[in-house]
This record gives sequence, C-alpha cells and structure tokens, in this order.
Amino acid sequence: MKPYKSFIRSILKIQRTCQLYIYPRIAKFGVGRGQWYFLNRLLFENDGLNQETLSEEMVVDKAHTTRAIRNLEENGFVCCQKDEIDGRKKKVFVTEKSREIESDYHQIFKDLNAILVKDFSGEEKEALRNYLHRMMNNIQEFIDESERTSGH
Amino acid sequence: MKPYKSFIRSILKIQRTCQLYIYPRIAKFGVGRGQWYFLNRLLFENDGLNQETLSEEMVVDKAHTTRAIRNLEENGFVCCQKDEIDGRKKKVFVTEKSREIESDYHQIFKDLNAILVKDFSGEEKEALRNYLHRMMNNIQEFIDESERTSGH
DNA sequence: TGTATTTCGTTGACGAGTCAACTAATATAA
DNA sequence: TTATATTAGTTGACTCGTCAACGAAATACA
Repeated sequence: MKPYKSFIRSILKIQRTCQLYIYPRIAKFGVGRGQWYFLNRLLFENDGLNQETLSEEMVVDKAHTTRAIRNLEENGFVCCQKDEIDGRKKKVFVTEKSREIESDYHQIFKDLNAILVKDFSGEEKEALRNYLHRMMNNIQEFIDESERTSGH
Repeated sequence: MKPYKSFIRSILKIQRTCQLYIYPRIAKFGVGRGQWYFLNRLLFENDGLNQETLSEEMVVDKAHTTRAIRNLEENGFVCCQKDEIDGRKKKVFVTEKSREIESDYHQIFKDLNAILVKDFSGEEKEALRNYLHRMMNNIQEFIDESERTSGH
C-alpha cells in the first residue's frame, strides 16, 4: 500500500478504519455509532452545551443532533434541561450513569490514539497535532467564508 | 479554537468539514455523497476493479458498494461487466461520460487539497503525507490482526 | 407597542452505510 | 465425481446523517 497523493482520501480512509475499531467497543456500553462523539464531548470536556452548539462542534446537521441526544437520553447517558434565560435552548448534561462508565469508556479512545501513532516520536506527535489543527482551521475558514459571502 | 488532544477527533472533524465542501460541488455533476470516492478511485487511478476490492479499498460494507455502484451505473458514470474467468466477480469500468467530466470534476478535489494545506511548506506537506500513511497502516494492521485472531 | 426577522429545536422524507441472511459460483477435498 | 467450504454479490431491516419545512421563543425594529 502506497501513500495517497490526496490528503482528503487519506483522512477518509483513516476515519473509516477507526470506525471499525470504535463500533464494536462502544456497542458493549450500549452507545450507538452515531452518538459516541457527542458523549465524548460532553463527558471528557464539559457538559451543559445546547444542541446548536453541539451540532456546530461535531459538524453535523442539527436534525441528527436532536435524534442522537434523544437516543442518549432514552438510554440514560444524558439528561436535558431547558435554558432558564433563553427558552429555545436545551442544555445537555451527562448523568451519573455516564460518570460511572467514564474511565472504562475513555480507555477505548486512549487505546485507539495510541495505536494510530504507535511508532511516532514525541516530536512527530507534536508536529502531527499541529498539522491537523491547521488543516482543520484552513477548511473551516474556507467554509465560513463562503457561507458569509454567497450562502447564509 | 484549540488543538485537540485526540487524533481521531481531529480526523473526524476535518473529514466532516470537507464533506461540506464536497457535497454541493459533486451534486452539480449529479454524483451523490455516497458515490464520489468510488468514482474518484476508478477515474483517477484505474478501473476494472470488482466490488469486493472496491469495498476493501474504500473501507465500506460490500452491501453499500453494491448500491453505490448500481447508482453510478444508472446515472451513466460506470458500466459493469462479468469477469470471464471468475463468474462471481463484477468488474467496474468508467464510461465515456465520466471521461468527459474528468478534468472539471478532478478540479474539485485538487482545490480542496490545496485549501487544506494552504499554509504548509513543501517539507511540511511531505511530513504530513508520511504521518497520514503511517497512521493508516497502524490502524489497518491492528484491525487485520484482530480479524485474524479472534473474529475472521 | 406590534410586526418582521432570526434562532433553536423538531419532524418527515430521503440517501448513506452497517449487519445478517441469502444465492450462486468457485475452490477444496473426500 | 460428489459433498463441503469459501467467496462475490444481493437483499431486507435497521441506524446514521442531510435537507427542507415547520413551530415556538427571542430579538430587532418600526
């Protein structure tokens, strides 16, 4: 297997192969393949975000966020609460049940990260982080720009 | 926006944001969002692959490949032909119609790649390509290994 | 104040992608 | 040769994710 000229092609393939790692492991916790990244965000960083913010951060349609959060709620991983100040917003919090599995659940993703860069030096990992961050900013900036001018 | 500690999280976000770039552009050619990577593989590298091989390369379920190729065929981008030696295999070829749009269609992905690494030096691009390739091998190797031992 | 506009979330319809069960063709082995 | 197992592709049922339309709450503005 040779390196791809196309960056997006490599990104896509890594992403898909990682799903093969993630799906069977999160399934053991009862988390669906369309929900893990929401739970990760809320559990490993901070909760209390509303669905609009979650949609933007995860870069998914808000319709999907509605259904994914509802699913997580039905399975007891999160609970929602209307924003006192702005009645349109629904704030999402993780439950005690999520906190109980947090450590074991987190291990899945720590392990995956270790596998991805298993032969990388410390400097290489730092460079990679920097490159990924810049690529993310570059494409995000382009999308934001075109929304501001034409679309919106 | 700060860099993520998690590599898979960065990969996923870049991948999703790129879809926002790709979808409206391929739609102009009549190519669906579940088909572009098949067409890219066949058009920009070489055609005549069977569906099993395509599924492996794209890292998608063969059921999806069946339907995606059927869709591309119905829209005139590819045509299929039974393998003379092995009657189970279906070889997929691009059509004249695909060759006609090839140059304009290819430009979409050239542009996207340029956007992603717009502020990267030549050395940085080379390093990135190397890192992506190694990550891909690392996770692929892990998946192959676990299939060989437990699953299969 | 009342009217228009924007924002947040939901719903319905649909294409994307997975999983398991199946058919048909090939390969293996007695 | 015949029985068995494997491989390539298809189908059905399901979840994931998008898009467009909508309702309700908040905001902007006359």
